[in-house]
Amino acid sequence: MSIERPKSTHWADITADKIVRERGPKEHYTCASGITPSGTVHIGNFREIISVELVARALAQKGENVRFIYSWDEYDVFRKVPKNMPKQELLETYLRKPITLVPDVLGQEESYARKNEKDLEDLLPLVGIEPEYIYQAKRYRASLYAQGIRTALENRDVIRRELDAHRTSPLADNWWPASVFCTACDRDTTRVTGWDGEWGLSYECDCGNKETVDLKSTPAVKLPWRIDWPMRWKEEGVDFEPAGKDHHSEGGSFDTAKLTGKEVYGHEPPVTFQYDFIRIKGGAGKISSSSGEVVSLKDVLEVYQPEVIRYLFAGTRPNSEFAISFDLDVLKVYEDYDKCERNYYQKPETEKAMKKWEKQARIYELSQVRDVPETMPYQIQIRHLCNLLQTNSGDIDAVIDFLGDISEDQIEKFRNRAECAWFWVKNYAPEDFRFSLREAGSPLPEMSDNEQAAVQALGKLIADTMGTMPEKEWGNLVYDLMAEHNIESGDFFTLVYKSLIGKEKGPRLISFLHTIGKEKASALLK
RNA sequence: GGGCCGUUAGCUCAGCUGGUAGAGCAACAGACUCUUAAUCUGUGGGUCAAAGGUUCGAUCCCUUUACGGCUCACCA
Repeated sequence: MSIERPKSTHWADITADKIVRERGPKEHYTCASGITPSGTVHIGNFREIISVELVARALAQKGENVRFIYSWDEYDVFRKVPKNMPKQELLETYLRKPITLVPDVLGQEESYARKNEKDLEDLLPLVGIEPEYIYQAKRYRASLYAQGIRTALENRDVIRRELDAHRTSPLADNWWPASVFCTACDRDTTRVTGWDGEWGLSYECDCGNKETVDLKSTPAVKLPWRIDWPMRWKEEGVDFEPAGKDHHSEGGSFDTAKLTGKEVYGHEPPVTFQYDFIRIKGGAGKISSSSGEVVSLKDVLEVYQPEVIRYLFAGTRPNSEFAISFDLDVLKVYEDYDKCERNYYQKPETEKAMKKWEKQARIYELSQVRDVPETMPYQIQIRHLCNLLQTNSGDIDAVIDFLGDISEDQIEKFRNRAECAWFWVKNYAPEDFRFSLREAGSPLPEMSDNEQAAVQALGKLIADTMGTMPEKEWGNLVYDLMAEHNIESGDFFTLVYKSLIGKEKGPRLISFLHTIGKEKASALLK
């Protein structure tokens, strides 16, 4: 008989349970996420998206209906030109306008905002994330939020009190809970000058423009963030939305939005949690924050398989900080993932082991882009793979042929891993780690006659016997050979490495020779 | 000033809806005629920051303290 699987204590499941408990039974639960595409969407922003996806998935797996929405807040002001963007001077001329009206400096998309959005939207399905996108600029500009804005205006004093509770200096007497993008110059350099108590809002702009707009038809009016947020909670019926630590302080935006949501919009604040920032480790040069470069999901996908990326996020509690590494830790991350994977396919037999198994198993399940594979994917030690790739100059098909035992349904993932490994070797691996086989025909290192004889003898030994016996046993023959030629092992290894890869050191020789393969290895040692 | 988070083996951390602590690396010992942070086996190592409280029982819950980090009080 099998041991029963204990109830999951994974944070995504705990949160899902909490949502059902606090929001009560519902036909469906709305999980929301969103950011302002004011620049390249970086991997820190990604934490929010994937956190919501994991909770949404946990809810769905409990049998609930889930609506997973993702808001692009591209009606926010373009406040600052990010350092990593081209055409800085051109972009500067669009400051204070909504980012949806800033052009894409690369000329690919309809706007700067759209370009940033699309860069992410195109990649999210690869990591199993497919939310329903909501484009806030479109909604605002179509006056879909007219009533929400009017409600804010009607509750001007309530909102003022809520906000003032945490401000150092109170809001000015002429403050209004709305901001306006001037219809003449598109900038938010405006002041609201009056409201007619219904749909008419008057403003004046630094550019000299003065007018009264109709909330029901104008694209110009927007709610400030702290009011915009609860208004949209109500609008979408949001049940769950996490936020970064910057929002989750007392007096922070979640705090005031909670109040406004309740008192002004009549919406109970959603279940939430705070997620921490993520750091970047390694990545010589390319990813230094001082250069203004940011690490995006694209950069991470070049080095990590989608399920490994998910593993990083699913395996870490949202409220703790962690680093995404591009240095040697990449290898460790892959090894950890593989271990988690092996664990999954090896069901435990005791209750105690089951408890431990469950924890890892749940992480494994949530790490999968889609369903858990029925049979365990092909496992290959990442270091070994790196070496194989290097001996084959990155030719993945050659590696697949060499291994020979990858089944048809395993090949796609293997290929992806190989691409990541090769990219990592080329771009991030330390110099010591890298090598390429010496070109056949290029000169051998200088050596004495005896040394040369020894190296050639090794070449012959490889051609004759390598692969016909266990690696270890065959290794002994190599040591015998050194003894015969009276050469110190250290010296001999150096010579062989020089002959093979033109370096003094390399991967452990015996297995390395097997990795290179009989033919190539013997050819290089002639 | 307020809030949040952290403080667990030398290091990096896991373990937390309570049942007298785990991993990896490092160290040490043994094996291996060998080398990338990359062989195998084994061993040692922690008053779970401190003090109180709740409990049959606390690393885990509550209170206080110390130290560290982040964040809000401008905008989003």
